[in-house]
Amino acid sequence: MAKPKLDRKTLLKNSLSVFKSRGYHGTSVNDLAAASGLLKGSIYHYIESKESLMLEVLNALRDHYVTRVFSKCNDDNLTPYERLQELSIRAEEIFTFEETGDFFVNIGLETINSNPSFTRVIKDFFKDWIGSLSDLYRHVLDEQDAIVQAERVVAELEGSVIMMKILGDVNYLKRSSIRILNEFKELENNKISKVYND
Amino acid sequence: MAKPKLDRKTLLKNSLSVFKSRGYHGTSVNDLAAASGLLKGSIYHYIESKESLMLEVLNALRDHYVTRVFSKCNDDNLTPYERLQELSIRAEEIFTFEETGDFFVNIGLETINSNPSFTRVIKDFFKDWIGSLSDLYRHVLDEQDAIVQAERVVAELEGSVIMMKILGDVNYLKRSSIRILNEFKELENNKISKVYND
DNA sequence: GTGGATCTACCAATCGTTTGGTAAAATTAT
DNA sequence: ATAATTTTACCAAACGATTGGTAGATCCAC
Repeated sequence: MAKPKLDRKTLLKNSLSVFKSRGYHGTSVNDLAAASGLLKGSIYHYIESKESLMLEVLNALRDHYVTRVFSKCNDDNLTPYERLQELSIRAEEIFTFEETGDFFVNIGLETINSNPSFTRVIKDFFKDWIGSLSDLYRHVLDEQDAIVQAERVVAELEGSVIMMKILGDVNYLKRSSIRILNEFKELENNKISKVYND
Repeated sequence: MAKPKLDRKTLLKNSLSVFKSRGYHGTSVNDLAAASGLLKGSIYHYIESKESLMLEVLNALRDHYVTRVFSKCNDDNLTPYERLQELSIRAEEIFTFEETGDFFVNIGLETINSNPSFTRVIKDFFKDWIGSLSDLYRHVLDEQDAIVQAERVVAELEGSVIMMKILGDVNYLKRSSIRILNEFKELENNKISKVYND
């Protein structure tokens, strides 16, 4: 008989999908097991606890973003603007199709007062994101301003995604992306004109 | 004998405080009762269900914002800029001290797939907010742009509050407020110069 | 037949909710 | 004013359902 063994990656993917739509407290171990075609008791063959599973999901997702998305910020084959463009395209996919971009915010807000171990990973995720972005903005701003700008951009994107989700309007994110890209171009031009004036 | 009757307003206030720190699914009826000095069963003397209580809390909070905060947008005793300033001051109090500003987002995200009745109130709250703000921006922008701008401002503020909460950095909101106020001033100046150029 | 994978059956705890009952307060009748 | 009655406010206990988690039996591939 066919034995489609359940590998870790699939387990985490299935679990993410459930956590995403039901939140942490709203998800039962039964739900998690069913998502991987198991009965409740069986999933404990793979995991130690519901909490440790969520932690692993969060860490895997963070790792995915760092290596697959944020790393674009340091791709030397592209100009800074092109990197931001790449990031923007990936972000739109992530937020609108995969819908994992707001996962950190959802879980972060839901468990901030009850589960500090989650909060730690989530904090690090946002620090990664802001760090990568501020590297980019260093090309057009000084260090301090670059950080502030990166923080602002992350806040605006997250805010847009949330409003998009709650109000059901898909245009929020698109408009934010365009604005952020235009702003970067403007900063680039300002810098060039400043150089010429010096 | 003393009889400190529990009035509705106090009940809702106590319940809000619990829901705020534990979320909807994370809050038990026991928690809610205890917050008002009752045992679990006794709270059903006042409420029909946990769900109806949350709904009442959401509606009361929305009403509070509409009448006490958003109404500033139409205060004819103030200039448009002063109204935005008033709003900004109130918003900062609300988000940093009362911490009720992100309540709608928290509950909205947590229950969007499980409780449409909550989502309806939360949607209306944001529509109220955006509506009031776009009235203000109508002074310096045409109708369509005013709405887009209002949506953007709400998204940016919400994003800032969330980042503030997760990263524990209180400067986010302050910087956003300043930026939004400056931007309004700029829009005002642009409009004036445009009038002069016509 | 050995070992991993999965099921069934179960645990104690907690969930939201209902119940039966009680003491005090408010209302009504005298 | 007082007694009888009803209403209010609450408690302790228990409801059935569900929670996260465990243990032993069973299945299946090698």
